[in-house]
Amino acid sequence: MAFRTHTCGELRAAQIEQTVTLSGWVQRTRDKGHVLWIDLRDRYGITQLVLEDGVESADLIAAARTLGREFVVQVTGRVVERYSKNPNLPTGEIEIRVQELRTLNPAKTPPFLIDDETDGGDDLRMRYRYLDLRRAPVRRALELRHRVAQLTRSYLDGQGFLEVETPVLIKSTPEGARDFVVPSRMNPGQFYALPQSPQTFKQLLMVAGFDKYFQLVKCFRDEDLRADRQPEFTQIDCEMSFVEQEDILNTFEGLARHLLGTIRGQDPGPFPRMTYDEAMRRYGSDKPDTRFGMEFAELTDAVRGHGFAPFDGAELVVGICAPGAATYTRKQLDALTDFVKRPQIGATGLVYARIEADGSVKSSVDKFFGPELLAQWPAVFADQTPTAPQPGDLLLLLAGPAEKTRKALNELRLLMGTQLNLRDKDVFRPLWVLDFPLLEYNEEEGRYFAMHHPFTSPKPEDEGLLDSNPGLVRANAYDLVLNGVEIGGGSIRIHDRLVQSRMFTLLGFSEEEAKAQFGFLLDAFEFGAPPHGGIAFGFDRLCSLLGGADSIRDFIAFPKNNAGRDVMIDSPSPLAPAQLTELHIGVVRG
RNA sequence: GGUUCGGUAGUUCAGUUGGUUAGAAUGCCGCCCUGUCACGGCGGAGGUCGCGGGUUCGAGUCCCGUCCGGACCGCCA
Repeated sequence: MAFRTHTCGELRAAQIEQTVTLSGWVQRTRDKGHVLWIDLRDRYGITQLVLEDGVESADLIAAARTLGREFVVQVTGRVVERYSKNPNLPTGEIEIRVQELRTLNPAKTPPFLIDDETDGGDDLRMRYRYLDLRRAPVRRALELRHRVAQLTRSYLDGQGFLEVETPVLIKSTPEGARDFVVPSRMNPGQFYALPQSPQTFKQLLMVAGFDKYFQLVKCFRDEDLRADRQPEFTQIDCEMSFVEQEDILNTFEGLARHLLGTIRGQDPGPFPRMTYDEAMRRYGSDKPDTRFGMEFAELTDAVRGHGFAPFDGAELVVGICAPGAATYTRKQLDALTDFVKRPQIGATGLVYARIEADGSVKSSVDKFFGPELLAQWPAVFADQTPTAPQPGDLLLLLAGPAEKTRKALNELRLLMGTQLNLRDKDVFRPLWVLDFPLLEYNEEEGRYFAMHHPFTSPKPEDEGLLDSNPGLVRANAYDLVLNGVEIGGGSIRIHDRLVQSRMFTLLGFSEEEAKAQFGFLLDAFEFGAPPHGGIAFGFDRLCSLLGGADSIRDFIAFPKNNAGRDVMIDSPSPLAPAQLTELHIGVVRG
């Protein structure tokens, strides 16, 4: 006899009087004395079983009373209409009058509540992840992930893309994130590395003529974790040949709109675009959250020369206008000041000014700025930002070195956005950020690093600056930002051997080093490499955004914790000496 | 590498200025309950206060170290 004829989520009034068999887990039992109910759960839903004195046999009822939470049971019975229906449950019109009950496997009492609202902490949930995954919110997160993956594949397939798998055991390179490495038993003293991205392979696929490639691919970075960062993560990795930046943006804007439309039923319309410089100036961030305004206004000239030392000595005085926040109490304002003075933020102080009901301005520094001077401040905002300050608004000003102060104000802006509930998880505001700098200078190492990666092409009009002022060279590089989260990034690549060699030289590679590490790519560029470019999306992050979550962990079936550990299987773990010897690795003693 | 918060019953947490027998909720066990669905009522069991050291007449509480976990900075081409 089959384990089940139906799932626990599908029976409705239409099946009344049918005899059915269900299998699943005991969610809970409710024993009312004369009548006993059991909620039977599988991944499709919950169906109520009922056993009643004088209807079902005493033996059957006694057996049902022994069932504990999470027992796996098989039940056969008749579908009946409920006396009292439950409108909150899709199966709430019916219940099953039990005729046969079979325990397939008993269960220990689980260490935490297996319910939508669990009492389990993160560590416990991860230790018993297979129990956590029985909970509907986590299951729905993985169902969403599956759906996004299927939609991505079918959309890109429809656009003529080919999914090609690239190797996982590759070669370590010094640029970028730290590599996870794998010792080679057959090649003593030598190591594979796990890919941070399939970058060079997808470029080689372009050389091979696969002009539209994508892959849902695991990537690995041996860096510290965050709530939205795992050491192994999945990318939607894409590359196209014979394209310009505009082609890539259009193609993948299409994908993003398709996903937003299908999953969330929203079409944000054509995505706005902004250059990197503009994003930094208007938001102090290369991934601005454009769900709310509060754009930066620069007041450096307007506030200088009135005897307030922090302003007079500052390279930049920049502020935001927080709508309706004039009601903030002294305590709340002090908390904001403490926030910006935290070492991670690094501001030295915060100046605030309220716009009063009569339009006058009251500031924390009105000793230095009289009413007439203060009255000019809102005008500066009105001049520089789309929305003019209104009575009831609060101006928040930071002063200091330009770059650092913009970054600090970005943090403050995001905090205010959160506090004023302007970051609605159901609103999706995408933004293309364009024209990233090609290089950034690293003071410690005294050399330039590629901001995106060493294969990114400079903008043709900036190529002349490569020798004279490399820091000013802009790249054909772009990020897709959604609600302040970078969900994708890419570039038009270099496909000319000479340009690529020059790039390696700029990055401090000797000719020998470049050849040793990327000789295969340089060689390939000499055999007819087409112009090409691409993009990669952080798949886990994209899923968590579409699912309205802050953490990506619930969108990964078996994630790692803050320290990069899998607490369920207890990994990483030491190897036996014999295994180390076989791998030609000396035993390290603690 | 750094900052910060936390670790007390199976679980989530409270625990006052250092002071008698460490509490609540939930879960678990037992009894009761004529329609529950977070059922309800009554009762019960359940603790190496992460670990080690120190201060003290006395430490869950204070100090030092250590381990574990969360968030963040650095890092993440």
